[in-house]
Amino acid sequence: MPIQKPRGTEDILPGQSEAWQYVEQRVREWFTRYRYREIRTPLFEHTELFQRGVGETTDIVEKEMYTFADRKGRSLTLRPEGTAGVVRAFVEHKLYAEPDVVKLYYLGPMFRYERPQAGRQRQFHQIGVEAFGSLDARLDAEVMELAWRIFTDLGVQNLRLDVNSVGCPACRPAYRQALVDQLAGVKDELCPDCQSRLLRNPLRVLDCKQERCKALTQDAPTMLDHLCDSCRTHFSAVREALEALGVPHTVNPRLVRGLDYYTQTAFEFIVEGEGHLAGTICGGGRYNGLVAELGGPDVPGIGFAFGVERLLYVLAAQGTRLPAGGDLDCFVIALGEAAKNQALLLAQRLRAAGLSADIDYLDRKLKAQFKVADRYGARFAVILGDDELARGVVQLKNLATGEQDEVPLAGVAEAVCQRLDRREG
RNA sequence: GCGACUAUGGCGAAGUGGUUAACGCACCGGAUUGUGGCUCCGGCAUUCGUGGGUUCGAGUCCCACUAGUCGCCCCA
Repeated sequence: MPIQKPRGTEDILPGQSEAWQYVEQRVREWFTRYRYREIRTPLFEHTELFQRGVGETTDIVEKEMYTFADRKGRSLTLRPEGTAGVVRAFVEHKLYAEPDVVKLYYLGPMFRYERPQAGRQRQFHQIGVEAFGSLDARLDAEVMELAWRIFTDLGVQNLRLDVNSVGCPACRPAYRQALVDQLAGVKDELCPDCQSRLLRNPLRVLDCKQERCKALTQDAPTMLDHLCDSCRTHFSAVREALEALGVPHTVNPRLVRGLDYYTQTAFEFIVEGEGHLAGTICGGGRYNGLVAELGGPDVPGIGFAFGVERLLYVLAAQGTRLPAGGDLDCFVIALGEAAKNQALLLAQRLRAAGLSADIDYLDRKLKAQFKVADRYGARFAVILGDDELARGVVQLKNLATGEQDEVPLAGVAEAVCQRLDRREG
């Protein structure tokens, strides 16, 4: 048995990689327009960073981290998410030194030790942004608008934006207690999962999909009713700014995010639909205490991250066509030794002129070379046989229209460029 | 981490204990001289995820492992 890829990993093969490149190129363009700049942080960090940054009691830290000891016995962990590393770098390099809002984006692989399923791998890819240094609700709204812009640009259908406020250290504890008190009365009627949630993370009970639990929590208090003044003011300002930006959204008081560091604004982009078509593709929110928690000054932050696999999955399921690549400008068909030598040189010149070109290396017959040209999606076939070689010309055939004419060997690149209405270069 | 199902050539897929493992697609070659399609002909798995067991005999039964899929937990 040959060695196989590790469980939960994926090879992104030609045909698929083009879609990835397309998505990456589009998001980079949008990020740049909003003045986000790329940051590339290590794929592994000290384990402690995630324990402190993501939260000791989160599932990620408790059971999903790829943790290992290096040769000197240091505990390192493959990053399970992007924010902690970015915040660490932000603090370590004192990017807060300038009195500016710092806008950063990242993209790359993340690692979580989980049972693989559709849309869930052990190595997966996230693209995200983090904006540091402002409490302005307009920034919250702009961050969401940016994500909205990207998803609509890429053609995601049936997209919904849910927003909520999860409060802050000033108001959340009291709410949390109120919720626990309320639910204590019906504890025995909740599903087993919710009974354990009640102890670990009571807010999550509100997010249960069980009908019974939904009913029992129907009139449970919501965070929104318990926000302190500053959180309430902030939340309404966020909604106003979203309205002003024309971003459709739904206030979902039951929206809870899994990571500990969120304060105030929390949001999710959800694709509505049946079965696998549905689900959260992007989550984000504000984390005003995280920078300080990780040893930096008291600088607020807000960001989002989305999974590339899930995004591509949704787009594919919705029938959105993304580039699959494989196009070729010219395929040089050569017959005979001398012509094959010349074909190699001709391909070199075509490429130098900015065209993509390939030749046959398998000594195929003329007919077979034509078939190959078709399979490669070549726009032009350049035919070079003994006769052409002797006369210093080639047959240039447009494979889409079938038109064929003779052009001088020296002018092939120019002729192709002209026909493609493309500048030589 | 728990539960269920699945695993045959590059892909899809028959085969449900008995000698040489259907078929379709793709691919390669040919149907007399240098033009892509179609048609026709030919080729293409000493082998059925891996290892072990039962049996006179296993792709077909059993066990383990690995991997995939689905559900749960959680999440991207």
